[in-house]
Order: sequence, then structure tokens, then C-alpha cells
Amino acid sequence: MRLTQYFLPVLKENPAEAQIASHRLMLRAGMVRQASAGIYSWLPLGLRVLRRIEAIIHEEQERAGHIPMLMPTIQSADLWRESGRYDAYGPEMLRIRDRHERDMLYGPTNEELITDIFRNAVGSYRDLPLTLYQIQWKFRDEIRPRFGVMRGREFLMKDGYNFDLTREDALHAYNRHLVSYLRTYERMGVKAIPMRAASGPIGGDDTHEFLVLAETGESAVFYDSAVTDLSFGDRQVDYADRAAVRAIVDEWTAPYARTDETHDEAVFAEVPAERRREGRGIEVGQIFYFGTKYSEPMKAVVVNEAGERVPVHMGSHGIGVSRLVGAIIEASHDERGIIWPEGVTPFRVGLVNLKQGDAGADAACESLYAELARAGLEPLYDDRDERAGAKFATMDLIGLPWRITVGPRGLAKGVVELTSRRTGESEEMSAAAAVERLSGIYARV
RNA sequence: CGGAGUGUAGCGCAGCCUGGUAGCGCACCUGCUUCGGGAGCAGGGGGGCGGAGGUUCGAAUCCUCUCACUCCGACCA
Repeated sequence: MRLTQYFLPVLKENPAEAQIASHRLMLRAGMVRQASAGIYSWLPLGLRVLRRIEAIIHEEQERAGHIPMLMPTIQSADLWRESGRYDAYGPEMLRIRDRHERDMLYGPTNEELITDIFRNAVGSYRDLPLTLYQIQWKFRDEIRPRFGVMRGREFLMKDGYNFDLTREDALHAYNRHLVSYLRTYERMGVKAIPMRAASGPIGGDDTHEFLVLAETGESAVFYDSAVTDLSFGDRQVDYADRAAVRAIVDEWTAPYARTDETHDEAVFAEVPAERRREGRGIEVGQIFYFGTKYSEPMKAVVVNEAGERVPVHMGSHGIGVSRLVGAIIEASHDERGIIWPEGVTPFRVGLVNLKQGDAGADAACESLYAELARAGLEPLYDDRDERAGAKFATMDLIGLPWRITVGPRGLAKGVVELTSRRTGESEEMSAAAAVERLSGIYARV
């Protein structure tokens, strides 16, 4: 993409309403615009990040054997009356009336709708196990939205639902989700720690929340530092192998890690003092096993091998997609701007032409731009007629992990400059070498 | 919902107390000079002050109502 042909309305000054880094930077980098309290428009740059996050989620969910679908944002109140949550949910649910005076609502979650779909289509244990998921906008009428997309009223969420014959099967689905989420977050370049959590309005016995450590997090967290040392790396997972999946879950859930809701000082005290950590975290996902909580009242039953009608065991699993954009920035920025992890960056490399209009520099940039695009490196070429400082400042602000700087001085020596946004370190090399280096880096994400 | 506060140009703000027909910086446009970390000079365009009503010869400034947004708190992916 050429910057002169893109829409990137960056702000030089900090918007008054933004209190925390991610909100401030998302507004300044031209990623979002507030439409009204807790509701945002996603501008082109922000949308690219959102799409990257969605893509990683889809890949990891499908890898785990889960099936994508899409349900509407607007739902009928009927199903919610059936489950008993129409009244239970309270004012957080945005209620709407259509022209025929029918009660509708903007879905805050989808257990009712998915259960209805399931019960109408599935009748036999032979059709199980089944895990369906979607990435769709949700609306929860927060009393007080704040922190930009981290605590909006409208937000994009991946929500998945598993249907299993037995508790054991459903717990395997739970474990599958825990593992797939670990992989998902790691690919996004964030450390999200699974923590035992309280269940909240979704309900259920077993639940873990995934929290990204950040000073601005809303939850206090207590954990054993051993958990932050774990990493998934290149290991392969056979999601059909229950013991193997369980082993990974055990590995990540063995170290103490809890939010303030479930924190137990006595247990925490057993962690060696030098590994005991307290901090704050941003919740970016949660998984639940809730058994037959919805299947019983909503009569989602299958016929088992013995010919008996039994309610299915269910669980639900969520990832806060739009919130993750903010959480990643909270965890990865500096005073100059955002620092995107390679996995979610909106463009993989920024190309800065230091002397726009100079025949040599222009030609070198054009050819490098084409080369980068051909290599799948999604370049953002700053071809504006701006001074070097302004181009650098823009690149630093929008936070592309790599920058190639092209100027007459380097071209005279036959080199361009490759700079890491994270470390600030620069290296001179030929244009071809820079393309090769970046290809190598991105081959691993 | 309780408490506090703010709405004036795309962004950041001044002006309001002590009414006289709107200003500064950045951004934007034109020209010249500049050009490896948000350039300089000169010229220029854009708002009628969140909305409605009122007081007044006259309202961004005073009064009434109203809407929106922000912050603190209780609540939440």
C-alpha cells in the first residue's frame, strides 16, 4: 500500500478523552474513531489488525477441529425467555422493539441461539462431538464504557460452543480450547496466562480466564512466575489425543495463577517467595464447562446408544477480538507509539523514502516496493513528499515491526537500512538482502 | 445510577467572571527556500461557539431546559 493512496488520519496531539496508552495510540495512529460512548468505527489500519487477529483465531480453531459459522447480531427475545435469561440478564442487554412491537435484542452472547440451532438439527449421539464457533459483534450495555476498545459496549468476540455426549467428552473439549487458545495468543505475540476464575453470569463449574499482563489491567492477578516461562514454541498437538491435550493443560494450569476473584492467600503462600508475583491483567478470553445448564431447560437432547434421550454437555469459549487489539498495545508500546508483534501487524514492513522526488531514491523504492509485495511482505510505502523526521515519526507511531529506509546516502553505497521497531537497531544491507531477511522472519510467524 | 467536569475549526486549547458580533498552536491550501528524526518565511481557506428557548439594542459570554461526551465509584469479555 502506498501511503499517499491510503487513509491514515494520524493525530500529532493526544486526544483529550484518551486516558490509557492503547486508547491514545489507537486514536493517534488512525486505527479507530469513536462513534458514541463505547462504540467505535474501525478505520483501515485498525481493521487490518482486527482481520489479522481473526485469521489467527480461525486457523487455530479449525486446527482444533472446531467449525466456523455466523449467527445474527439481532435476536428474538423468545429464546431468551425460554432459557430464563431474558429477565436474568438485566440492563446490560440492549433490548429493541421492531415495527410489529416484537421484543428483540442485540446479542450479548449466543448460547440460546446456538442451542436452538443444535436441538433442531441434531438428535443422535452419533453426530457428536460438535464444536461450532463464530466471530461476531456483540453488544453489552456497559454502565460505564471506557479505555477505548478495551471496554466498549459493542465489541467483536469469538464465541464457541461445544456439544458432547458425556461430561468426559465435554471436558476434553474444554481442554482442547485451553490448548488452542494458548497457541492462538502466542501467535499474536502476547503472553496470556490461563487463570482459574469465577464463573459469572454464563455459569458453570469449570472456568479459566486468559489474562494479558499489563499495568493498566482491570483485574488484580497473582501467579507463580513459572507460568510466564512456559511457551508453546514449535510443538505439535494432536487434538484427538486426550492424554496429550490434558498433559498440556496440566502443564499450564499447575503453577498458581488466579485473579482476585479466586485468589487464595494460603495456597499462594506455598509458591516459593522468589516466584510469587502480583500484578494486573487484561482479560482476553474465557472458557467454560457448564454441563447441562442450557441443554436441560432448552431441551437440547440426543438419543444415546441405549436409546435414551439425554441432555448434551456443553461449554462455551470466548476470545475478545477487538479488546485484544487494545490489550496487545498495552503490552507492547513505548513513548513513540505502538510496537506490533509480527503476528498481528497491519503491514509487515514500512518503506521510507527519505528523498521523495529524487529520481534515484524513487526508482529504488519503487523496485523494492514491488519486490516486498511479491514476497508477501505487505509493505506500507511512505511515498509522501514529507521530510525524513515526519516519516519516521509516523512509522514509529503506527508501530510496524520493521522499517526499510531508502535514501541517496545509502544508495550511493548500494545499501538500504533495515530497522527493528522494537530494539531500534538498524543494519545496512542490500535491498535484496533486506527482502530475504524479512522473508525469513515472517516465515516463522 | 451517585459524584465531578467538559462541549468554541479536523486535533489541542484561549475567550465566558466584567455581553459589543470569534482567536491561538498544529493540521490544510499556494509560493519560495529547505530536506537522514514531526523545517523556515510569506500569503490563504475553513467555525459563529452542542441544541432549543429566554433576557437584552446586542449573547460564545447572563438565565432556563435539553442532548452528548469525559473522569472517579459500584458492574463487566
